[in-house]
Amino acid sequence: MAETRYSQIHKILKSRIQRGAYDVGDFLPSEHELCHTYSITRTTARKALDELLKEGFIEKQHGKGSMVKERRQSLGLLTVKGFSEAVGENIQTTFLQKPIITPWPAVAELPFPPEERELKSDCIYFERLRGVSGEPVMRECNYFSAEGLTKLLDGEFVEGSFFKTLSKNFFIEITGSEQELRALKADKQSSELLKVSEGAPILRISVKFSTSKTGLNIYSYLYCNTEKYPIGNDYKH
Amino acid sequence: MAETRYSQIHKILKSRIQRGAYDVGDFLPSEHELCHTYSITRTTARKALDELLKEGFIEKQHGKGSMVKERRQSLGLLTVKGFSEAVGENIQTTFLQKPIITPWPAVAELPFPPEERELKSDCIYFERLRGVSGEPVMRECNYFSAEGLTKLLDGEFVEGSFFKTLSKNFFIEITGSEQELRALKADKQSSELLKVSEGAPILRISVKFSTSKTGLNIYSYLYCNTEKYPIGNDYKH
DNA sequence: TAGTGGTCTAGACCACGGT
DNA sequence: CCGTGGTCTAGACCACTAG
Repeated sequence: MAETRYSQIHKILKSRIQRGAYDVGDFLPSEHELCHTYSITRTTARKALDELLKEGFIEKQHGKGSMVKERRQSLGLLTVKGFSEAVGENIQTTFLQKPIITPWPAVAELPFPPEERELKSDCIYFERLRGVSGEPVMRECNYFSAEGLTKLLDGEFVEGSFFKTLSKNFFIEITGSEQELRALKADKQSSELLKVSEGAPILRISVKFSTSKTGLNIYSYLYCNTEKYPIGNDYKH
Repeated sequence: MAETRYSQIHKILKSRIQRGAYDVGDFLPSEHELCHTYSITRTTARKALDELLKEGFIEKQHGKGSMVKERRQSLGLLTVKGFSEAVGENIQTTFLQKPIITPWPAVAELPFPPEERELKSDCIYFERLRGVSGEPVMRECNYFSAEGLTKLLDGEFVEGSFFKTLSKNFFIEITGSEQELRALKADKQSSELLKVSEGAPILRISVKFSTSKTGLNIYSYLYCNTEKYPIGNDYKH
């Protein structure tokens, strides 16, 4: 089962982008250039680029070229409105718990049941509080298997982003997500952290992110105060 | 600005599917067949089919052909868990308000501000209550411009589905959606309908569906009791 | 005007599914 | 075995962007 030519080219270009060989805004080699570099035809080159396009690594511009763009972080994901708009402006993220190794919590305490394979390693846990304009709006609890990821315990996150860190330092991409939404009454802990009264309605998003690394899923609870900042999501065909 | 050949073929096939010329499970003409029917090459035929694939009208099977499949109803949309699994089993849908023509409500009462053009016609409104196993779980309020859609006031919905009705009777497809989530305390009306205590946390999903008909968007509020049935959403790369 | 991506032709060979 | 979709070649012309 030979790998197809276009997926070889696709992998080459993708890993270059991930390694930072191109900055955001840079242009990839033109289609014609790819053709003669790799001795392929434009059909094949375009197919490879199409894959990158679908994955959100590039953006094509007629007459100009294929531009590397900011990797979309949320794949059909829900994001706090204002987090995207006000990016880098009024957003604060603070660690309530820096990444630590712990035994896995009971399955009932997790957003989704982990797979057996994941339970063989210990669990890495971290917790963050995200705020807009000084007001806390989201508490985020993350669980995942420590296998091969213990380096995460030391360093800082790339640009403050967990997903960017996975991509740039470990070459792991998010490949999908499964979510579950519930409206809950705030318990004591969440009400204190999100500064709402106990019993106030909050939104809990349970997420299971699947990744390109087999045996690695990220399990997260997101507790959101949606009073001022609702959670938003766009979908275009 | 001539239309591309592949998008012509794409339109032809799409309208045939929508008109019901093929049943779900039927196969479209093979790629080679399309080639000689329309005097095109396989590149062009495949491009047309690729569009149908992206839109979810067909499913390709290596060695067999392109099969017409059940049109996916929710585009990146959130659906009640159990609505998909238990489809046709324990689901009940009842009209609280059959489609009627009304003046547009105040903008503040709508999920998203309508466009000016839409306000020129009256508004069609309908409201449904959806339940699982006899328990109400979701109240759904829908608003949209009546322009060209007054026939909706008479007939039944195709298979009980509003979107299927739009597609089969009006050839209108949903092309995207914008959503906003909030956790709210149930007001009197919703608490009675969803059979929860007043003040209980409920999830409100505000949606704006864009469609293939210019000047038509569907605005909806979904009030969900997530106690037993959370709202779920999968996303695969 | 030169270079880019978008569309399209006219073939070819392969892998898969069913007879 | 034959017909299907998946991949790929080697070209061509067009529309868009920018110097």
